[in-house]
Amino acid sequence: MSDAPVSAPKDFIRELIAADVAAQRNGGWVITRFPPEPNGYLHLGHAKSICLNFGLALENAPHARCHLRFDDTNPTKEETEYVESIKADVHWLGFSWGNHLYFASDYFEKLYGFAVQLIANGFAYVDDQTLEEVRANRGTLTAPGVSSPFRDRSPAENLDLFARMRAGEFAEGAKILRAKIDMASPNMNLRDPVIYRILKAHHHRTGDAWCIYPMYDYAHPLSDALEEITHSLCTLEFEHHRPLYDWLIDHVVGLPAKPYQREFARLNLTYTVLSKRKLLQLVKEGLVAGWDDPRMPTISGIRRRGYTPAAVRAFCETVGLTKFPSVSELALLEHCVREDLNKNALRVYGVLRPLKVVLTNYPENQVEEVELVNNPEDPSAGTRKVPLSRELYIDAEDFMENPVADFFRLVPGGEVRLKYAFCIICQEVVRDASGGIVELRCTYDDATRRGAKPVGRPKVKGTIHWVSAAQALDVEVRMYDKLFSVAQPEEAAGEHGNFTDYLNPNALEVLTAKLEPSVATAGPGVHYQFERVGYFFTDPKDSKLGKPIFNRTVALKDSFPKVK
RNA sequence: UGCCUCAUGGUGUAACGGUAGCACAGCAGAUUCUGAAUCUGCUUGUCUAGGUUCAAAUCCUAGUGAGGCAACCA
Repeated sequence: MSDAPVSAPKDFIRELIAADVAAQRNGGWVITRFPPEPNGYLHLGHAKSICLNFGLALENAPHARCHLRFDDTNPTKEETEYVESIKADVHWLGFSWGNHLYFASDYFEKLYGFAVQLIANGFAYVDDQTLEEVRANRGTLTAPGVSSPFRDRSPAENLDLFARMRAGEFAEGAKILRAKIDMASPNMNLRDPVIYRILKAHHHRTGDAWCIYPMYDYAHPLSDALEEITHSLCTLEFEHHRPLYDWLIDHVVGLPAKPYQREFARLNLTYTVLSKRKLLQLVKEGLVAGWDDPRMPTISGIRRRGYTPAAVRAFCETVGLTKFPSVSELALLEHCVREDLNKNALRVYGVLRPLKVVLTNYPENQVEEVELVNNPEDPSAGTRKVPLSRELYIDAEDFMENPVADFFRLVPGGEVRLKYAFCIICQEVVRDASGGIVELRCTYDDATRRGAKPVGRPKVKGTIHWVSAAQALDVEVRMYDKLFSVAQPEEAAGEHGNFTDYLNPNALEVLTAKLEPSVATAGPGVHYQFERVGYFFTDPKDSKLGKPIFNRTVALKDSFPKVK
């Protein structure tokens, strides 16, 4: 009996697991697995599964662990390159599989043995029907299937045929091994599912050792059992595979464990797509710059954009886990990113669209140093010195010649504060021949330093950032925005349309910004907040030492309604 | 015209027969040397119809809607 407060499980799966632990099922152990097929890059949808499976292991320590298992049963699609990227992505998210790294291909021999056992016990048979015949005889959603003429072959004949399949005597497609279950089942997965097929393909790990390969439905439950997985968690589309999962666990003799499968809804996110096929299409058609394009919802993409592992984990936790196919808002993810970065990112001044300001009453050749706070959320981050002189840049957005209502930045004749410097008053707007504004001539008030309020003039409502012109760095800034311009591109496209029609043409804008000189030494992969603008990340791939390139991770929230 | 699963504010979730709560978004206000952050307040919800019960988001029945299922993919 414990008087410790009972922390309520957060979702139906954790509830189930807590009950299993309480009942000492599996000796109170919780062993989960994350089982990607190494045929592509991981995305945010996978992150949800990773956070669940590895999170469960952490929550139930010390009697818990999570395996990383590559489900590499289809050699025609899998590559070592993907194995490496998947490992890197899981690590980046902050999880570790310890020494529990597995490959389904490591079990090929055992899996073959189990198949022999099933055949010997009359639970599987070799079928000579063609692919088309198998398909036709499976029946439809409303009509039962028709038994194969080869369904009643003797175990002895099946054993011989299966051995010869392995030996490579038959051509691809000539024969398959099927589980003998129920051709009339309302569940199509139980109509004698194929469990082995002939594939004369080179496997990324087993090479040419095999020419028959197990199907997912067969390999998965048995791999789970071999690893003594207790809870096999997957997405909803595998719900109908559960009876087959259970059938195999029940019919194969000698398994070291009896795992069970539960299903949860996959992640959907607004303004993006989360399907390997569609992401692949974007890459192949050159609509993005690659799998790690910062616009992509891939783990490698968001990492490069500057999203943080902590933010992704927090997001996965708040979306929760249910069986309802919900669509989460990008805004929630962005909130999680800002929340993390606000606490940790160093502040820096950056002017995206420079507008020159000349302080007419500031000494011609003087350069002073102003002390700026590195992170108001974290005093230990200290301060830095930034130069200030007669010629400055401010953001063009911070000046309006004909201001809209409630605009409280710089206007002709108006006054704003240059943050941590002093207040300036706009005296004159200088134009070029075509009427474009090229420069603002302003005066500054020395008495307004250190936050002192102007005397004898109205209260200054605006505070803006700035950089000293002579010392400013010209830096490439990649302004990333949402990938699609509609919340649900797949739905917008409907059955016949093309989701790529809804790509956001403004998802990337490249600018040359003026940044304070302190960022000259910024290495690749560092987070910053450009004050009043947004969070930025030095591109880990294209940044050179001394020549950083910044990716906009996410803009700051902006409650000023912009008129564009 | 089959089977399986699901249905709580705009969005995501909690409530396990007994006060519909939280977060995001939105809207106000306070505060602010970031129109950020922070703080306060507000708006908005149990798919429908029956039933069981003193009492239903919760249990039952039917309907409606959504997702999934007919690869030798995973």
